[in-house]
Amino acid sequence: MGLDDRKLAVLRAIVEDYVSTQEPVGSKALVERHQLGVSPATVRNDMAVLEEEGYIRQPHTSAGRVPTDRGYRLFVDRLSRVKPLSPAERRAIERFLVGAVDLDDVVHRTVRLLAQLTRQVAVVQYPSLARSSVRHLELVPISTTRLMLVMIADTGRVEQRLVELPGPVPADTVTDLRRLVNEKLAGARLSDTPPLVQALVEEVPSELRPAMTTLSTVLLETLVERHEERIALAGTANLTRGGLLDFQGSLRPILEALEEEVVLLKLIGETEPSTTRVLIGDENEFDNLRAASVVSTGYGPGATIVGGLGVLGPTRMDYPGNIATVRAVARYVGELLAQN
Amino acid sequence: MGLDDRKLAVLRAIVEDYVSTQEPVGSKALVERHQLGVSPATVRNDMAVLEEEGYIRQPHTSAGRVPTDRGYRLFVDRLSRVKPLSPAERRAIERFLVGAVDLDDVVHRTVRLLAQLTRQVAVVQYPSLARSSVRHLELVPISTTRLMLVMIADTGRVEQRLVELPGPVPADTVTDLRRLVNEKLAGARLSDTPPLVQALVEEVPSELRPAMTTLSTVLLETLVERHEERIALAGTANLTRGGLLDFQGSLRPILEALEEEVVLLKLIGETEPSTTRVLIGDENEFDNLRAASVVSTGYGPGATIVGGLGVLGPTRMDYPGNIATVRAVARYVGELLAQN
DNA sequence: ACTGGCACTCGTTACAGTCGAGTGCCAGGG
DNA sequence: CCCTGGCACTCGACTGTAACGAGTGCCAGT
Repeated sequence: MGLDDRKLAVLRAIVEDYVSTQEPVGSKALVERHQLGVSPATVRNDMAVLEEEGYIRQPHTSAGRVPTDRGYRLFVDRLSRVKPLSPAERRAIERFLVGAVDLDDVVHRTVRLLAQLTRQVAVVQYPSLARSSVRHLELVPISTTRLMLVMIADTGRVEQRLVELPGPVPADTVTDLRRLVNEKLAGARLSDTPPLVQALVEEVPSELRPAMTTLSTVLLETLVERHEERIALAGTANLTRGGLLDFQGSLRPILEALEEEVVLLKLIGETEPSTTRVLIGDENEFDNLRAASVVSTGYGPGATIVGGLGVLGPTRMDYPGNIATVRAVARYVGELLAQN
Repeated sequence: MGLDDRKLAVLRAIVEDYVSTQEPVGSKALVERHQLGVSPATVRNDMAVLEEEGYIRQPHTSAGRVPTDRGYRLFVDRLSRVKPLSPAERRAIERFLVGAVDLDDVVHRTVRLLAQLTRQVAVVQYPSLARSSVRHLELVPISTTRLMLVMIADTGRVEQRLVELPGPVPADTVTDLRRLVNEKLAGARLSDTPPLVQALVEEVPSELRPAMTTLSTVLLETLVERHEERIALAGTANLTRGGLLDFQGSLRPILEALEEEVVLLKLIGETEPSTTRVLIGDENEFDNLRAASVVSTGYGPGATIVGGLGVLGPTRMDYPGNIATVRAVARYVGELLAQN
């Protein structure tokens, strides 16, 4: 693939122009708007090569060129520098996030902030329970045969579940149960709890056995199995920017995908290394999202990652800008979490 | 206004045809599809009257007629009977709602169910804190100067807040605080708590005074002031049904409105009498939603109302069907809540 | 009071023609 | 060998015209 510097410069120029104008860009307009130092004819030759290599394409004969997914990929990997944030943006981030009173608040503010700054759809995953530790388990008697189990994680997440006991349980038994589960489970990572819960049932004095057995089922469900992941979403109205040109005229598949938590989690949650991830067009695994790109990264207090956040938009998006914003917001949120 | 029975029948036929075909309906098609017993010419005369009275209109000179908001209003008020649900729908409702393990689960299942059954956007308000009572307040020590306040309401809602204490507080002080706040507040309606919290600060022994003062601030915030209302949303992808004909081609204003909790609350929350409410077109107060209709009702265990739920869609919607579904779902959810 | 008939309106569709942006190719020059 | 100016070509966008037809309003007749 003989892509010399000028051809790369042409590709970069095409991407930048197309992203900002949303219209196929021709050779003449290109030399006018960028200092390429060559004539349109030369640019045309370069374009022909770029097209042959699959980086750009023509919507129809006699129109300008448009980047392909592959072209965006090359642009993101080799042709763009991360834009520094403007002071105004930094200020917006700080202003938005101070004053958050609890985790729910942090997540909601973050997702709105992201949507506003990037003008895309924003997605924020709540701190994953799988990556959290148990801070405290509380048992609140609701009636003699019902308990409310409240689990508080070190990340600030709070989950609750109703426990239907097999028979009436006196108050001091509840106290015993509370003490036992906390002794055993407090401080443990949620992913490590199943054997501990098992041990709990076996070690417990026989008079507590039935209640503890029931409790353990709910504990396992709450700690491990159940909808352990939560997601916040904002900015869906941004999908309608750019008229109906993006997403080839139908928002339907996009909106459908955004309603599936599983999909969103796969998009922003699988961020193993702490680096920013960019999925362009059909690089993601969902047919519904073939026309969309996702920029995501992990966040967490300090170096540990407890969840993911990101934005979703048309493949024709401002990658450098969005990458910068996503990273900056993730860092701020991490700092915020570290304070608690 | 001389609207005799036949004219009303014509209006009903127009609404029904337009809702199902989504195309302006003409006099000839009307007499073919309905047994009106008169000729097209007669129907045309009736139509002219209906148009003069503002119940229908012509998109352009030589097209069929389309109901106006006023026409839908008359249809809903006087020309339609609530459709009984099909057995399949009843089964779907039951199947969907059994197995819900906690309030979050109930709300999520409900909103998805509503979206699926009506094929519209569904909105469910969490049980309003203003209409709930305190079941239990829990204080969990996080560190010597930090507490997690967990409030459990009788409706199943659980709210938590972090409390930053003015100074270190020993464990048994926390126990005292917990006992005091529960003695005073447990069982009280949330709307009645402010004076009780005030009294609490005044009556408390002086050594607990500083901690209790801080705690009371957070209590008031949690119980009364803060984002006390929550909303679940589903089915936004249904907005794209009917191509771009509904909502005159732009989903933007609708999506924007749906992102504002305040807007949604006004739409489905203000359901003072327990009857079903229908807002057609510009009957609602939001410019963004002039092209939309909302069917909503209250729900709650037994006769009390603790929250609202409903659906939002194009003015061209199946009112009788949606009204029936919304009512039925509200009733089932009420029963479910009553069991807890 | 209803109906059949008729002229009229006007949006939709089809078709032809023009325009112009943009291309590919080629021959010539550094 | 690479670049450039020139040129023929393509094809979508736009415009104007014409035919079509669904639907209407009106009127005279029963």
